[in-house]
Amino acid sequence: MTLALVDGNNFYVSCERVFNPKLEGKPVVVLSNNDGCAVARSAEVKALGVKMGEPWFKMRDLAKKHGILALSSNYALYADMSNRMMTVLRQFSPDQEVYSIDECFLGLDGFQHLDLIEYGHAMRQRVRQWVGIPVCVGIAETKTLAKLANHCAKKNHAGKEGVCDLTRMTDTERSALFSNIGIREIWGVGPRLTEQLVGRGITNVEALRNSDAKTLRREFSVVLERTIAELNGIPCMDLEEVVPNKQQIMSSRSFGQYVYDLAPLQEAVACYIAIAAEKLRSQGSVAGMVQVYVRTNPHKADAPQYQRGLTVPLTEASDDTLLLTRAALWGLKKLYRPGYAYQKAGVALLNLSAAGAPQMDLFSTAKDNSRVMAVMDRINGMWGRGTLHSAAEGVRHDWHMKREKVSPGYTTRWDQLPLVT
DNA sequence: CTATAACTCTCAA
DNA sequence: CTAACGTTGAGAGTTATAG
Repeated sequence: MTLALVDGNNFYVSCERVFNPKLEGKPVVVLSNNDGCAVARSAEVKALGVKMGEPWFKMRDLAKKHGILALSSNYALYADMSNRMMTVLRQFSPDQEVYSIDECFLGLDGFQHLDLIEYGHAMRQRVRQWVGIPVCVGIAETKTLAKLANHCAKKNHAGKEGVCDLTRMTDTERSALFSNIGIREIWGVGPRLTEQLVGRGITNVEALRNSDAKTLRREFSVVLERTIAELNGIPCMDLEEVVPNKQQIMSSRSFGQYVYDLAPLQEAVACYIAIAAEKLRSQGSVAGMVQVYVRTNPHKADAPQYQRGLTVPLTEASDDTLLLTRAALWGLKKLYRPGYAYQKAGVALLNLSAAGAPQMDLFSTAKDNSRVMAVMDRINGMWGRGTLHSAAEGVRHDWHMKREKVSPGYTTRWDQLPLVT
């Protein structure tokens, strides 16, 4: 197997730069929902030592000193740019797995007659020119190695300029390269595993590649065994071109300010259900259980803490927003305790199955709202989500997340298109 | 006791 | 002046529970 992993460089920042060239060459961060933490950092910001996931308030001083520009995340924009990027990349191979918003695997079996390094450069060049996004390309025999190759391409290891093809290296060259890469860079090795492996003296990729997979499987897990195999060029993961339906659908959000009363919590939960149920219907599923949870701010150690979730089983699986909302609100009422500063609420739709199967409950009293839902989805699809909503969702939404530095919907909203005058 | 369900932990982007 | 810290999803492994 030969495959490429193509990954956008600090993707969200790059998307913003396409439409606002003034951001070019400047330190830029894109913040998570609620303007909380850094989720994308330009090279200039990384150079200043800002870590991934660092809270914005903690870097305020640094930001002021170095003129760091912060933007709220604009997912509508990033999703649209992602689609364009994926479309261009699909021209380079019919076998594409869209792995996340900013990266995809491309199957390259049957392309080996080409100079794959040149091919990788062609990908970079075309995505840059047609979409405006800079990407790096890693090429290797397994997904894990392709990820690693991509890392090398990004870091400019061994003089790579945005493209790294491990298949063209001798084993000696690989060993030298891998000896200089920490295990934390390996796909599937997170902070916990890193700590434990380092404790055993396994610190770099070369060391892990040469360690005994069977022993480590016994001590850790089958996941690590597979990772080791993949590092040695033995594929354990296939290219997955068809995206399977979700097994669970979640929707949760932190509030822009603390919430104390039941009423606003109910509104928020109703909104989250509406979002989740819309996704549920779009993949043609029904949910058998609804989970709802609330929590206070765990970072605020001196405040009274409360965190609880409840799973509400439905007598009959459903995709009806109104029914799912009732179930969630029933659960919320059970959970709610007055006297706490709630920071976040969320819902999950669980036990998903395919819709359209005949309803088996003879004694069902549930009203069939499927046509109402279809109309709602059509209207909201045309005019934007939230155009038509249930009364339970409310209208004021004082609790709504902060999004103070958001850029215009350049590619998705006519009314936000900046006009050249 | 076994088979499942439910829950916890880890990882990823 | 203070307080201000994401979201969504999967899979493996473990524990609780039902029969």
